[in-house]
Amino acid sequence: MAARKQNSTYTRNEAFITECDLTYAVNKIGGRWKILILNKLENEKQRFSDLKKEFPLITERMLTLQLRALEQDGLVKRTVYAEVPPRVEYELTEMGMAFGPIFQQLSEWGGKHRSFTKSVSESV
Amino acid sequence: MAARKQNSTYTRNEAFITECDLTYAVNKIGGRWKILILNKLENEKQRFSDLKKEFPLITERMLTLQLRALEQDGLVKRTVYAEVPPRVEYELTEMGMAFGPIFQQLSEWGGKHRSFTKSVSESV
DNA sequence: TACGGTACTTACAAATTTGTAACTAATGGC
DNA sequence: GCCATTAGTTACAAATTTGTAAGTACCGTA
Repeated sequence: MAARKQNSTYTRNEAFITECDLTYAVNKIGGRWKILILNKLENEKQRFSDLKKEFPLITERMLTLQLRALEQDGLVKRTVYAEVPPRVEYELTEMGMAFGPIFQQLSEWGGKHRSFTKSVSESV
Repeated sequence: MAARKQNSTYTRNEAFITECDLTYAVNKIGGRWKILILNKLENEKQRFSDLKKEFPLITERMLTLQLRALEQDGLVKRTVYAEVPPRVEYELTEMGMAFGPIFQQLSEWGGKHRSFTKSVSESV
């Protein structure tokens, strides 16, 4: 998001890497807080302030950045209500919701890996 | 991998974020070239030089870093043969193989998202 | 004895991502 | 007019990740 140097090896490599659908997909959810946000939105739509409360460690700046990126990529829909003070709601799009079952499996993998790692380190 | 400042907000936030199994899992495959490597290893084990050939843009340094991280996390098994010149083979562990079906679905998501995005931009 | 081939290391620089802190806009209610 | 509230924005600094370039070790062969 934050203005890329179009001709760095870094950026060119990313372009190459995301030619693969798999890497492309993972890239879309690769921001630090994106998955937590998507995961939270899976249950129900949330206001900006709701998300802030849910993740006390995220700064407003980061929350905005991540939400904007998710919106840009069509994973999240942003609705602004013409009220004062402002009210803005975020909810998943269809593409965003499509991550549901995948997240479920990733979560299971994570749990398994965690307990596996723990049992290995204990047996030392 | 590259020596973390234990008390930065950055690192503390990561610790917080990866308390969630889902984020934890995605973090394990989050390095730039990790997914491509895992994906390649899914078919069969590969030598260091095979991977280098497969991904011409990766540098030896990066390839080593990513493989070491994957090994550390128990997703990849490294076997060194006592030969000269050296021969080192990399293959998936069980935890590494467990990503198979997940990668399949992510890849499908990526393809869908790509064609969806294209059709939207065309209709403008 | 110099050379080639494989699998690395190392010191350093560039690029990007994330965090900090302070500031903005709009308006209904006091 | 002034304040509180929500949802931001902005300039800047810190941290981390990635890339560059050059060097290491091993030993069989020429």
